[in-house]
Amino acid sequence: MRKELPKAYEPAEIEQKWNKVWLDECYFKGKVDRNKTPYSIVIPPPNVTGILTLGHVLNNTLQDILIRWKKMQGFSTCWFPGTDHAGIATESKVEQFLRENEGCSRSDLGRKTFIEKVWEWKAKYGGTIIRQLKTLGCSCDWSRERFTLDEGLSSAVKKVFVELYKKGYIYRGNRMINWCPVSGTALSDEEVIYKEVKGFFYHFKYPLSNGDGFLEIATTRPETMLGDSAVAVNPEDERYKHLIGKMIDLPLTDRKIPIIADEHADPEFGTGCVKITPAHDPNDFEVGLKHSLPIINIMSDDATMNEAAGEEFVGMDRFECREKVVYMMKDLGLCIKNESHIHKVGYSERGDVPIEPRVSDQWFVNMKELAKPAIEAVKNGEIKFHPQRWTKVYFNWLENIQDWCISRQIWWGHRIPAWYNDMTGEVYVGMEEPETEGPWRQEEDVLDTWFSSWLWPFSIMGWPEETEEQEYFYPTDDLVTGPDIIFFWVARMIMAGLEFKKEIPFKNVYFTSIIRDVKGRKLSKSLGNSPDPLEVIKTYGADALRFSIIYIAPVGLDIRYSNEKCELGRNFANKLWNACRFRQMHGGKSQGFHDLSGVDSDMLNSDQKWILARLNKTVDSVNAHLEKFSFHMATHEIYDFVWSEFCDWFIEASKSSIFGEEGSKEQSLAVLDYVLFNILKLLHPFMPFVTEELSHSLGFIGDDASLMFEKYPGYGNNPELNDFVNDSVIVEFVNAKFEMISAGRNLRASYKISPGKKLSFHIKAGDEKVKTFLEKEIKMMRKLLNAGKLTVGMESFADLYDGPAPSVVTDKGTVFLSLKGAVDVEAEKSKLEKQKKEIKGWIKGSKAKLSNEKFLNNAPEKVVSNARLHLVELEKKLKTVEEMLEVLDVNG
RNA sequence: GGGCGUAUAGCUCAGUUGGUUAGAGCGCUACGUUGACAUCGUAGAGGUCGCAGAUUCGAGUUCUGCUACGCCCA
Repeated sequence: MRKELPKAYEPAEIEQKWNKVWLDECYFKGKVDRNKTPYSIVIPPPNVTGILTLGHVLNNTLQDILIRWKKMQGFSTCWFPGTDHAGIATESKVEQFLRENEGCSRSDLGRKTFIEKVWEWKAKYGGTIIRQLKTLGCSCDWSRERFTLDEGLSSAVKKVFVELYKKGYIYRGNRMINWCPVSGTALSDEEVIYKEVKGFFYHFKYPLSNGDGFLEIATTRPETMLGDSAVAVNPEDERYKHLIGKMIDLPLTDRKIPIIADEHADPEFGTGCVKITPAHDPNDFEVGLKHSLPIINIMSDDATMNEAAGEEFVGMDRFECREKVVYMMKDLGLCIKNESHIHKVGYSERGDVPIEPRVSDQWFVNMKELAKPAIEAVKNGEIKFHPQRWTKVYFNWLENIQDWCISRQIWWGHRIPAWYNDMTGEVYVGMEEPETEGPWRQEEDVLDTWFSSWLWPFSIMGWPEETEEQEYFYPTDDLVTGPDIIFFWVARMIMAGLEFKKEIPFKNVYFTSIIRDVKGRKLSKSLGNSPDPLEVIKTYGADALRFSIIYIAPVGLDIRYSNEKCELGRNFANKLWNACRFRQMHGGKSQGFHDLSGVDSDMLNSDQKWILARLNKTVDSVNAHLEKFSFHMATHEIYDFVWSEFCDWFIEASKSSIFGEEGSKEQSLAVLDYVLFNILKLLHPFMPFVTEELSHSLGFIGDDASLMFEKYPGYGNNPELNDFVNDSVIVEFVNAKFEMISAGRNLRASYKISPGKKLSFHIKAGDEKVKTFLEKEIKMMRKLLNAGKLTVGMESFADLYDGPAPSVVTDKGTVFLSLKGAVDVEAEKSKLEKQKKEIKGWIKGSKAKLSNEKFLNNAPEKVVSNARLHLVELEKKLKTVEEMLEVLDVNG
């Protein structure tokens, strides 16, 4: 026999121990096995600079559950891990590091040296998040870990770029893009975050050149007026029709600009006149193109004003310039008013400053054709979203898709495989530098990180090479990710899969909840409300964190998280631990722990039949929930079964046989072992560490094996259960018995009798069948009621004994507590009166319903007959209560 | 402005295709260390299901409108 388990579960050492074993033994290795069905998942690659957040915990725990569950079901599983190079984020992080530690900037070092520094940095710090995922217990095939800048993945990126260029989908153009002045690069539309900010709506006078007065325009960005090329009015706007074609003297400049007619001017909004700044506003840019207006770029890369803004503004920051413009306009008497105004401003996701719309030369992907099959794949159900409602968001984006700006003015990333010949003006795009006569100059820009991530599901498997893995594991099965990257990543992966592999990349997408703090705020570093999962793991254990976060995750809603909520998981692990500890105290494992072999189904007592039936139900329901990605419900099922049924009732009920007071101890332990082992298997995907430890401690699993290779309960994996769970009445009767025990305890408590005192109970059975059943249960009931005496019969208490006896009426019988001389008659009477009133109320409602012709005619037969039965029950209960009141009157 | 989601116990949430008396965890109250577990046990209190209508024999559940909050897109 093994060493006795400690009293409380201490996860730290145990988790470390099993992690080492699992990794050393390469238990997570995904294998191409033609005899098995494949099941695969690719990890959403975390940023290589990242550290583990609760979002990662949730996301990766869910994937781990799926992988471990499928593995135990007999699939050949593979979870492909890796990280992405996170272009802008990593570059700025390393720049900051260099500034602080080596006192140099990236331009000091030059491109080549800087990139070397980033690789050095990556080698040193880049493995953090992967290590942390291992701590969480993630069963990724770590031998397949990939990085988006790996050689293979880079050649995939190049190949895709070249192919799309040849197809005419990729082009270089001078267009309006979102410029991040902090990172000094273009961004895609998706990287712009709109925030509501308080600002002002400035109303300015723009004087007409002919001296006939002013036009009033309103703007939230006065500084851009220095780049205005026109003022637009709506062609239908009667107020301004006569002014179309006239000129304006643009204040603060020496330019004259025209008044043009364009639908873009909304007569209802502001004054109906709108200034047009084609170089600094996407809408104005469109208007400018339409009317061939000059594009006057008044800002530099870093969003300071340039020469075009005018001498006195050169070098000023855009916000500084705004103040100066307003001040000067006031001075000129051209400022009418400024209203405070709440409006949405686009911010750079990385730089967290307002983006500056800007016209520049960039590379774009025309997404129109790529989007079509991606829409179709979700529409026809080839790919399913969970929850399904996200498909609307998906369709909406794809149906209105814009060109994707993929070039970035940074160094860390896949350098665009395009070369310019400055002599001839030629552009060459290809896998390698052109061999023809140069000089060729490679494009300086790199690609958006997502331009490599969108290939992840197949580049990670070796594409563009042909590999065994791709053939076997592609398409993957499920993708688990956050809805915040539905456009960035999910939609683009679907497009890429269909375009380059001619096959969807995954069959199901499960969108996780977003984690918030207890007050409902988003977790963020700046708010300081972002718990460190590693600290949580240290305090509560990885199992506890995993279990808790899924247990509290509502379906399709945000999670309100706090560290204390992990107590739930920790307590649950401890509960399970102690159930096993109890078991371990009573000898070695039973022969039938695996399949109940050696146990005769006819010999089982009612509680044993009951727990096996309950187990069977739980097993079915857990599997069904997992099929539907209903993780939260699956954890609730297991939790309730283990705690409320197995521990609270079954273990307690089996004590009389285990302590040798009645029945067969061996049989009791065999059933206990069987259920326990099934619990451990059932729970393993959710809490891998404690279940692995316990199944070894109890001897269910050998030293050189792992619980993860056992068959998951359910789906015909437990044929033995069929012989034991065919007694449908037994569950009902055992439930009724437990209800009576609760009723008896309730009586004890309400009369404030200490739990230690032995009492006498009598149960009046509802009918002969119940009586026959209960007579066999007397011993165990006495134990759970701590009763000295317990009798069962068809007679009421007063027919057999003297003295007052308070009672509780349950569905299948009435429980009496004998209280000679100690009962508070008045209290008991008022309690019964209250109950009587309640029952009468229900009877009244029930009768009303049953005398309603329409109900009888319209309701289904079964509902009507149930209602009748229910009325009979109620009347029976009422009669019992009335009888007891009578008895009290006599005795009182 | 368009779309999506949510509103049930003090808090966080369940509640199947409408059908007995709306559930759980946490918290709270009382009692209790009886031979796995105080990270525990036993029992208890606590809800006009956001508001107003409609459909129906019957609505927490379906429909319409409204209010509040959250998210996405423009």
